[in-house]
Amino acid sequence: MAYTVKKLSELSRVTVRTLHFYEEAELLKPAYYGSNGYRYYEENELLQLQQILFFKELGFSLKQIEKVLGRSDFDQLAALYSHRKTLIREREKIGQLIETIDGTIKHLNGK
Amino acid sequence: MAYTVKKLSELSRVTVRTLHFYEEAELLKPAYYGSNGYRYYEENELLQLQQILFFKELGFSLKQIEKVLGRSDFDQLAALYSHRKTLIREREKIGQLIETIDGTIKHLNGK
DNA sequence: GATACAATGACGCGGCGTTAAGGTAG
DNA sequence: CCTACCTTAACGCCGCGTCATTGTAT
Repeated sequence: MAYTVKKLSELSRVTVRTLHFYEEAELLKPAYYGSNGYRYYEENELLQLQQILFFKELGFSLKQIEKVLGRSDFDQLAALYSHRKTLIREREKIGQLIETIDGTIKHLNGK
Repeated sequence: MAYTVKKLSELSRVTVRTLHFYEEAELLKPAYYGSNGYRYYEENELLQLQQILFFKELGFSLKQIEKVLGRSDFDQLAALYSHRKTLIREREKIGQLIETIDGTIKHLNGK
């Protein structure tokens, strides 16, 4: 069962444009092309797309995703650990920003 | 005492390109232009630039900064409160991502 | 023939970095 | 004359959204 772009976009809740873009970014290519030039995707591609979207939701860049796709569980684990560290740092930074804001608010209120 | 772009960029630790860009973005214009076309900034502009950089560090977009610049303390306070909320939400979201990652890590390790 | 779908192409956003090509200051 | 500075112009990055134009399926 082959999916057209529209079908796949509905199944995965991304836009057709995104599928085009992922193809051009070498992230996800159709299973084959029809004689009319139409893209057709199959089960494999759907699964791969879901992996892509999973990593994307975690905040991985498309370039990073390209690197981990199809890698071993071990490699993916390493990437997840590394990304976890990044997220922790981001969270800490946001915390500091909030503190700075709180300080500024106090300051402005004191005037 | 007028500052050239280079001088101002050194004082404020931004690049010359950034100053050009801020001018074109209507965020910070030179005090005046020399007959040679050179930009010259004065104390006022340095202060304004520092305000810009302060808000930028907090994560405000340039568009938002444009809106709050030169506003009353009251308006700036409101913007700060609002931005604080945004940051809190971002921090919470990152927390969730970390939890998702932890779950995935456990899952992969269980295999 | 209408309608929904397909394709490619290209500009736009944010916030600049990074050449490039040329004028000016000292 | 050298060097460090100045200018404007324009493309590049990221992840698509958003037309626009044209072809195909039913």
